[in-house]
Amino acid sequence: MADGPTITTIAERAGVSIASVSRVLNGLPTRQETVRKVMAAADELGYVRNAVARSLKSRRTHQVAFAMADVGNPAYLAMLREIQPVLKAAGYRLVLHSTDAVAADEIDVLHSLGERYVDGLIMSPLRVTETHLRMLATARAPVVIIGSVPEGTRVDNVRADSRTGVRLAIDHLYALGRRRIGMVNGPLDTVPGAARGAAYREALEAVGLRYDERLVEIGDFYREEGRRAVAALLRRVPDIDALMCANDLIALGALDVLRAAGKRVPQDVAVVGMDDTDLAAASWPSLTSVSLGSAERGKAAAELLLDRLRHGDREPRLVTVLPRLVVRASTAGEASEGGRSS
Amino acid sequence: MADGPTITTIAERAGVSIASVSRVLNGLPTRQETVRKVMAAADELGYVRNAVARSLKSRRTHQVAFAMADVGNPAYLAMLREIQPVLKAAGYRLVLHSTDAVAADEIDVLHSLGERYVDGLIMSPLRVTETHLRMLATARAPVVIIGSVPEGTRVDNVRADSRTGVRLAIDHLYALGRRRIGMVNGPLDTVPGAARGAAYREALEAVGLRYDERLVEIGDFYREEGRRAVAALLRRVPDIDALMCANDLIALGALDVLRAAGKRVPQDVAVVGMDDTDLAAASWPSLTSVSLGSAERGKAAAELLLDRLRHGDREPRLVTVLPRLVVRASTAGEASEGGRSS
DNA sequence: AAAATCGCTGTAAACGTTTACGGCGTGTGG
DNA sequence: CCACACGCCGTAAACGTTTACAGCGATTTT
Repeated sequence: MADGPTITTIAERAGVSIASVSRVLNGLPTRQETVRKVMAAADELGYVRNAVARSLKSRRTHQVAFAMADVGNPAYLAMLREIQPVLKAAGYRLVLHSTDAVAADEIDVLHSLGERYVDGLIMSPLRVTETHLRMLATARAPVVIIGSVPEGTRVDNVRADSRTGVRLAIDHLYALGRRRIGMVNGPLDTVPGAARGAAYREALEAVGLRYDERLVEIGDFYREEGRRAVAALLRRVPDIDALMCANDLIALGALDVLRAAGKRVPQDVAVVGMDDTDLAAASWPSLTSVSLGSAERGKAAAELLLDRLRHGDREPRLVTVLPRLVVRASTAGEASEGGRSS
Repeated sequence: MADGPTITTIAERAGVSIASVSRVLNGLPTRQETVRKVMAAADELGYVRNAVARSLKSRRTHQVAFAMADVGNPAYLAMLREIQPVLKAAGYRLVLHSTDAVAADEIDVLHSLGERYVDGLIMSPLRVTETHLRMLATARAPVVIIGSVPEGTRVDNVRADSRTGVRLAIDHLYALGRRRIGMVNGPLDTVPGAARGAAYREALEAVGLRYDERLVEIGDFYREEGRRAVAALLRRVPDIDALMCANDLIALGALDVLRAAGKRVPQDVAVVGMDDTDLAAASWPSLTSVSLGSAERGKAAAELLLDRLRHGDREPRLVTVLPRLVVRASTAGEASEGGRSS
């Protein structure tokens, strides 16, 4: 862990100036003989460029940050999985932030862009406040937002279309003959919560069902909260016949509670999740889920950011990813007894 | 995105020297009046410290890297989930590398430590080659290895005890009356592959079963490979009655194939996975799995590294995390018909 | 043969901090 | 009234690079 060699060390050993060393290391035109001497010295010394000094001078860190709302949420992990290789291929390192869905942490991350430890940021905020927008406008590095921002915000933006997604799910449930379709949502003051709630109401009306607030329960985007919410819903409306869950974790919680209550899925209650995470394919019964294209959104965001890093001045772009309904056993499956899983 | 203010800008505006600005910003003893002026100027200008320049001078980046073998593998994600908050709490940023399980990439990461863009590294290598060990010995920053390294390697090390883990699983299967217990393993030249393979053989002998190589199939640690391997195994030994899978993804693949082949789980074939990922609890049927304590290992590794960053010179430490068998439906569950999941 | 061109190299400044050192003004003790 | 200590502050060097610029010898042009 001793101090490593610097270009000065190399310069001395090779008997040239540090400028020549730098030129050789950067492949700038240099006499063969000099190249040889420098390379030899660098090899012998096991030289490695100091990234910090380099960044200071070049004003580029070759690092990009990804601020995810929750390291535990598979939807964000799906984004991460796509973002990582795209950045790696372009020679960027990935700095990972978890904001734990608290707005103050998101603001912190935006603020810290001023420290210039990254060249850009991909952020997926749960809420977009006034402060977010103000900081975005003055951010010291390019930002790509995954999620919806107000019309006219000058920022690269990747969106899911959860309205259409919910619509697909409700149409599907309606087509299966379900008429008492409940919704288990996350907090309404989050971007996805608000969007999915409104879309649910719209979609019901589109198929001619009345919106009934007794069929709606608000919790949070976690399995445990899903359990709580569904239990409450079941107490209130025992003959509910379908559940639209605002994400897969909530849906897994729903499956737990339904199973415990002796309800068969999908015969008694059909369940639809959202995000189509790995869990959906693996669950018991496997979960019909609305894919909002997490992977595609991650990839698109990474590509938008890279493009912006190359051509700094183009107009902000909006990419919208289309949803897809992935039908599995929890709505269209065959017999599955209610039972215990563990 | 204009150029931000520097301490020079502040110094001019406050009418003091850059040294005073620096002192104020670092909370070193300074006259009240000066503090006031500097703070005021900094506020008005919206000054944020430049992390790169700071790092260059202080030789600390406040960044730590985590090199995971595979961003898609839930076992590593579980580590990530624990590592992230520990580092964040200590004021470190997390740089994430995915080495995609290729040794050359792991070496690259170790090499890049010389660039000094991080203060330390947590790495979970699949294979530990001679080159790994050589680079570890001369690494320019502290490294914590998650996984086994040869006796005597001078490095902080966190291990799972997969031998005992496999032993727990085999004992469980034996106690359930299974006698033709197969194993689906990953590549034998990986650390976990080798360890689990050897442990399987040992555990069989410990309960008095003969080791039969026809019951062993080597694939890779992915679901698709698990399918392939189990299909092969089933062709070779149609009356196999239990499967020890080297990780949960392989086990999920096993469930797919068994279901398609009309075998009931666990009545005809009991299945045990390894790593106890989220998928195990969600799968259909839910999966008995050996927890190797991914979360605990991640946490321990992060703490070891932080400790090493504070007291650079202590002896290398070894932390071993104990395995736990989590019994679920795939070995001890009730009736579940073979069926389709998608 | 002098001037202009060219290829290569070294000197030095710059990136934005932190920090050792010395200087200056004030107050205290002799 | 001088010596000294002390609290603050400014100057300058340093961290390890990149790069503008000028210098120099060799070659080409006039």
